[in-house]
Order: sequence, then structure tokens, then C-alpha cells
Amino acid sequence: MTIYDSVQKTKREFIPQDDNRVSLYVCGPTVYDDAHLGHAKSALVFDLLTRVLKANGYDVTYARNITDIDDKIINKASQSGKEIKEITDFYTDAYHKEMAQLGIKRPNLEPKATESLEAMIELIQKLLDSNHAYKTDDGDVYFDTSSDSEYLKLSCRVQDEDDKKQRVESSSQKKNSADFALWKSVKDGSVTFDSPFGKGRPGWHLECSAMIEKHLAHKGRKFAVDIHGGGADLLFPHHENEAAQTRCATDHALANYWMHNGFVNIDGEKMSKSLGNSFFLKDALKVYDGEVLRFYLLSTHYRSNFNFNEEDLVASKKRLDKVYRLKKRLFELTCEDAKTPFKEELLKALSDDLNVSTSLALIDEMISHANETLDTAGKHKELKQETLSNLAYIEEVWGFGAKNPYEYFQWGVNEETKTKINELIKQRDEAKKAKDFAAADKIRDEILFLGVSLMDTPQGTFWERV
RNA sequence: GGUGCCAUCGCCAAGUGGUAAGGCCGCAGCCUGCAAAGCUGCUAUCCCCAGUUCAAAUCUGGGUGGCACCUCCA
Repeated sequence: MTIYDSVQKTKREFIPQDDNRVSLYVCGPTVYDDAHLGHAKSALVFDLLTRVLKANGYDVTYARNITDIDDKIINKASQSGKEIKEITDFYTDAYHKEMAQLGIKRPNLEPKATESLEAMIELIQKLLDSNHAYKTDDGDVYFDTSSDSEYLKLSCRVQDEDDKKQRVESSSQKKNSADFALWKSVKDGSVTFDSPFGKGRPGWHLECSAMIEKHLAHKGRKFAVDIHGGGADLLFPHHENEAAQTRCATDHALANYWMHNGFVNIDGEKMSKSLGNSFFLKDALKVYDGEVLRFYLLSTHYRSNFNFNEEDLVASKKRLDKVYRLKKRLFELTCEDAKTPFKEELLKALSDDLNVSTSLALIDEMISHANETLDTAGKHKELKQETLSNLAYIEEVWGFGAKNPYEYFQWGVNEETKTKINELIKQRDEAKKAKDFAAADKIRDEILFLGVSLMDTPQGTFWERV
């Protein structure tokens, strides 16, 4: 398997440190608001990665944190008059439910910041003891970036000297402008946690380093984790700072491979609060099947920026439809597991830094070939078995195609309408029997008006939501 | 201003030296009472210029045009 390492900026053969055991850490959400499509993209990418790693025989331990200590959460609490925990529990729960609708499996570990304070304090203490951190008169603790010769190497950045001076003057407590807070003291009596450095709260960057050290780190190895992932924007400063902390406080580097997923834009514009164009997952899920969103959001390479628009989503859905139509043709047959060339090819494509395009092209070709053979006369028992087995493999590795195909095509249609459609289909069947095609076509138009298209087959008339 | 990324058919999108995958849309046909679905066929020489090479979308240089990060952000 190969992975593009976004720090070395090159594709590398993936070799875990510890036999076939893989540790993967991904920066998760700060639970103060609803998840948007960007959160979905990130969670999807690493869900796919986990599935591909497992399909390659690796034993994967996947951790994704929940940031439940943060100024934005605290602000929201004070504005709304709610308790912190009420807010974080609500959004954590919503996050899980929405991601589940996208077919995203829960990671093995989901450490919360509030449950990792000891590990954070321990890490700060180590940094203070080794002179990589210092306290200010205000009671804050900062990481001393000048103490780390490797600082900024991860994100390949160059410190601008003029800029450096200016910023230090404006915040005199810091030794260097790039220094970041490990512990912020809180004096106004709002939300605080106790520590040997006084009351306060931890810095954001610290959380991930501490949680990795506590839950995931390979002790005594060169790297704490095999793969560290997150959104492209996190490379600097978040991952740079994380890596610095771990490097200076422990005997290993943070990660061997770094993976950063591209951004989701909406109709060509960056999602942002100020533009008011954040597309929340909960809203998208009202209009589209979660599985369609999964397919669409994963249909382009994870490192490219993704431009979400309805037209492309519709085109993407049509592609997924084909998987389900084939499944429909083989409905009621049971599947025996078998090794097929298709599976090998599919996995090979995905194992090349998640080459989803090639993988999807293989799926299209497999479907086309199966349909072609099924169209020609004959029983094709072997082909049917092989195809079913291939479809099951797609479900396992890609995470789509698991639904009942009839239900898939009728997604979002309420029971009342379903009854009405079935009634109209009966009427049309009678008209067809009587060779009254004008009446039958009129009924079909009526059904089409309900947003449903009909398909007459030897097994009867079926319908799909358009 | 600094750093980095990208530019392939109407749209989405693979392909990093050997002569352009796949999907959507469109057109023609088979099938169908007619459709839908499915199948078959057709549809690009890869932003521009120069260079390296037997050979370049793919490498080098220059240009043009996008984008991202540098501040909380997936």
C-alpha cells in the first residue's frame, strides 16, 4: 500500500512500525456546533482509509478525538446559559448520529479532552522540566518554539523576522511570536480546571499530543503513531505544534505518515461563518440519502479540494443507482464468498493512496459486464455468484450498496404516497391488460408527477423515485 | 508580501516518459405497446510558448490563469 505523505510531499510505501498493527490518529471535531460537509469529508476519508487498511490485512487501531474543552464551547455556554456538558453532549451525539448515516464506522477510540486532563498536565510538566516551556506572570504556560530546532520543519515554513518582532512587542508575555499556549490561566471564575500551574484550561494543540501519548503511542518506538490525519488547514499551526510538543516531551516523533484531506467548497466558495454558506450535514441529510452523500463526497481524490454542487451530486447518484440496479437484478439470491480478479483490482486501486477514481471505474466496468451477460440468455449461475460476491466486497471496502435495493430507490417517499403509487400501478396494469395504452400512459404521467418513474419488467412493474 | 498546490472532453474526474480510464449530459441503434432500466456504437491530444528525449498530458525553463495556508477552522 502507498500513502502520500503530506509532510515529505511524496508517495511512500506504507510500512507500519509494529508488524501488521497500524495506529491511526485523526483530529476530530470541536463539539460546539453542527457538523458541516467538511467534517463529513474528513470523517469519510479516514473511514475509507481504515477499511482499505483492514482489507489489506492490517490490524488497525483508529482514534479520533472529541474536543470538548474550547473557548468557542465556553462562549456558547455563557451566551445560551447552558452547561458546558449539555452543549458538548448534544453536539457529540449529533455528530455520531449524522456520521452513522453516512455509513462511517465508529473509531476504536474516541478520547475526550475532559477525560485526558491528567495526560495533558503531565505533558506540560515534562516540557517545563526540560525547558521547552515557560510560565508567564499571568499564569499562562507557553511552549518555547525557539527551544526546538525542528520547529516549522513539518509545515516547511520560514519565520519572517520583521513579523516576529512586531508580534512579540504586542504581546510582551511571550518570548517568541510563534510560541503557543499550553495552559491558559483563567481568573474570572468561569470554566476552569485545576493544575499545578494554577486554575485554567489547556491549549488546543496540547490535547492531541496528550491523548495520543495516553491512548495510542507505541512506547519506545521512533514514532508515536503510524499515521496522523486531519484537514489540510490543520498542518499549520495545529499539527506543527502537536509534533513539536511530542518531540520535545517524549522520546519519539509524533507520526511516521501524515495525511491531509482537501476542503469542501460550496458552489465554488469556501464555507465560512462570515459568508453564511456553511452547509450543515443535518440539512443535507434531510434532502439526500446519507449513502448518496457518502458516495458523492468520496468520489474524488481525498487530497483535492471538493466543490459541492447539486448538479454533480445528481450525476454521482446516478452512478450509485447502477450498483443498486444490478443488486436488484440479483435480489433474493444468496452470496458465497469467493476470490475474484475484480476484488484484487479494486483493492489494488484503493491501496494506491486511495485512488477512488480508478476504483470506481473498475466498479462501473464490473457492473456493465455483469449486466451485459445477464441480458443475454442463460442462467449464468457462476456469474451471478461472482457478482454478488463482488457487490458484497464493495459494501465492505467502500461502504456503500448495503441497503435493500428497493428501499434505496424509494428513499424519502412517505407511506401515504407509496400506497397511492401502488394503487395507481394497479390501475395502470388493468389498463395495460385491456390494451388501453392511452389510459395507461396517462396514469404513468400522473405517477411521474409524483416524482416517480416506472419500469415494466417480466417480474412486474417497479418504481423508483426520480 | 512569504510558502505551497493546481490547470486533461459541455460538466465531474483518473492517468507522472511509450502514444488519453471511468461517470454524467448528448447523438444513433437494440430491447419495449410506448417508455424506463439495461446493452451496443459515436464524442478530447491534455492552458500557452520554448527546451530535453527515439518518444511528453506526464520532465525542465518561462508565461498566463485558478486555489490554499500564513489567525479559530475538517
